[in-house]
Amino acid sequence: VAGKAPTMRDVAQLAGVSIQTVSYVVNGKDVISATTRARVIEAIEQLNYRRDPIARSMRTKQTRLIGLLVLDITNPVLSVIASAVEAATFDQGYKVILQNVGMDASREKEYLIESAGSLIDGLIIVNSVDRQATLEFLETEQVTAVLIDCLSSTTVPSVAVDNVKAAHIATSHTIALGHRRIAHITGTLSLLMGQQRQQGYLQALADHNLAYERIVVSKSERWDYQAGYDAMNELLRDHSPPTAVFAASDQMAIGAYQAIAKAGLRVPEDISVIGFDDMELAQFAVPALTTIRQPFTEIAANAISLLLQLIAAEKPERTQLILPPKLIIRQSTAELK
Amino acid sequence: VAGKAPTMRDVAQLAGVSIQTVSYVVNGKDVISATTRARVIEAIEQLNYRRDPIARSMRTKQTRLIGLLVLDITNPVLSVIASAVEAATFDQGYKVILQNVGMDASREKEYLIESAGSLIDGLIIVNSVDRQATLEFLETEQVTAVLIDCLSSTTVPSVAVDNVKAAHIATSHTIALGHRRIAHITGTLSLLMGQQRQQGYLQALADHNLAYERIVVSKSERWDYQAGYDAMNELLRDHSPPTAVFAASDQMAIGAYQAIAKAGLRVPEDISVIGFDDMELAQFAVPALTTIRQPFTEIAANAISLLLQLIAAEKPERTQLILPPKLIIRQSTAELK
DNA sequence: CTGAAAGCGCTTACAG
DNA sequence: CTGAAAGCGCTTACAG
Repeated sequence: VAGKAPTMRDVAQLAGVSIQTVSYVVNGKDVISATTRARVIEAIEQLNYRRDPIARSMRTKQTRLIGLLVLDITNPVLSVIASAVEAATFDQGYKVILQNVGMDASREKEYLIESAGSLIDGLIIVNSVDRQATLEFLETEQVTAVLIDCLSSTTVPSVAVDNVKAAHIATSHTIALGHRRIAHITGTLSLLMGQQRQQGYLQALADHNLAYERIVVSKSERWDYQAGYDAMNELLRDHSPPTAVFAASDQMAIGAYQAIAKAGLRVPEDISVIGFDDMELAQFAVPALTTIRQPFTEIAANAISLLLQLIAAEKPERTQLILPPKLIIRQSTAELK
Repeated sequence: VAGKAPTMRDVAQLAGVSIQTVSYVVNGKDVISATTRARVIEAIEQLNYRRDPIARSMRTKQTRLIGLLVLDITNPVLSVIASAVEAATFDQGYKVILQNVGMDASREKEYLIESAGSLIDGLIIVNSVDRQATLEFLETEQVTAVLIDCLSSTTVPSVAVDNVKAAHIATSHTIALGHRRIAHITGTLSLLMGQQRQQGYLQALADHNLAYERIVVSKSERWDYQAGYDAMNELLRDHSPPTAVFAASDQMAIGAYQAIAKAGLRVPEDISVIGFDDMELAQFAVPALTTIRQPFTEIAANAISLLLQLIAAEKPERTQLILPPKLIIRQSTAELK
């Protein structure tokens, strides 16, 4: 970013050694005598020398750059994942290139194609607009990649929470509170996690022999406030609405709050609501939201660890990781009266 | 990311031309005859050739990489700015390296130092933990950088909303509704925007000759739900609490909602609340939040445009841009009864 | 423990 | 309109 920077040659000259001696010192190879090393370090400091990462990458064919292809960084859940990925990456001496899809399939495609180039060593994908196309591309182009939280595939490595189990736990929680008319609201099922959460919901109902089944699927890719608001309004128009609602995301749950309030009803007195994610807002909502917590930090750390193994051409013993969810009970669910 | 990739040499060989002919074609220099160009393009497609960006950067001394140093990507406001920056960058053929500080001054420092290296062409900074240190570093190291939204300085280029005016508008709105006891809650004043918003608040009170002044400053760098919740609780302990509250962020406003609800009071019947930012949640809160909208897309686009001019060594006519805020009236503010 | 040399894959004057 | 050559700043065998 600055002006003409000093090079290894300059350092070598000042220290009175050869260039590769400087290289060895910079790379911490202890093949250099202490006195020589000291001279080199002194020269480095005097010149304020910084190794050129581009030239280094040119030789090593590694950039230590990771692509982070994320559906929408403004989504509270995805931003938490992005933050955790960045932190894990930083700890390992890598940097992340932010590739924000913003729900735009053509941009996703463009980013994907670039990922096959030499700029990044590997790719983390958090959600995907066009799942099938993404998986195909990754396989044909042999891109080193790990999927997070939505895209499982038998061939591409992935890390995710156990969505089926989590949805089962959430639904069962409301059943345990005496509810029998439990609805599910979710965003588009084009995301695999949508299908999985729905499956967990249905399974819990089946396990308890409940006949009432009611699912409202929004077209939203974002699973956001608006989607939850709209879906809840649809439920409230039912002849006899549910007494509990399991939302596939916290954002949808909070959107549902508003629809319920506008209908003159209260959470949880009239309708219990349970979310999914445990985003920061959950505990500050009124009432505080009962939800399923995803282990985001663990997910990200595992994904990065997996990716770095793949980059190093190691064979990880397991490439499909499923992490456990956790039920967080707050004030938005109550016993059926 | 893939295996051994074809190089320009391979393309040249297949097309039966020299390497630099290929280079000219790839770079769209129209110095090449149509027939030759066609042959080259055919060879490129046949080999699935992609230019190596690292080798290119090595020669051109430009990486087309922008650093995005952001205080906390999980903050809803900062994630919106990050998203807008990424979009503007993408449109210009640049990519962004995500440098998430996560409120950690030592990481901020590390990232800053790396920014002085050759990996990025320029730096966008969104908030800063240690403002003084950041400004000093940028100046002594001559880093090409643009600040967003908090860090104005006479020497370093910056883009921000007019915080003083915005706070003045917000406060005046509650005054126009008849309120006389208007409090201000804010996060740490180490961020310049905190000082500016406070200034706008005080000025509005002075302009209307109101004697009541009440400011609660949280220690929080995050200006988040918790900070708003805590600050509001403090206000509610006052001998005679305010009838209106101007929060320096929407998150703090939503946090205040919870404190008000827990005290058995209602928004806006008992206390009017106005926020700052217009984050997505604002319109889905119950009640929907009156707030100040920041023109995030414009801010980001201007910042990138400014940065690219600086990278191109052009002299922008203005390097300190201040954009206008907009009052968004919803349901959280009401006339004093 | 240290030095001389090749080469990573491009771009860019310079000739022709 | 096209070709031959230098060089960006490193790393990495290979000698010594």
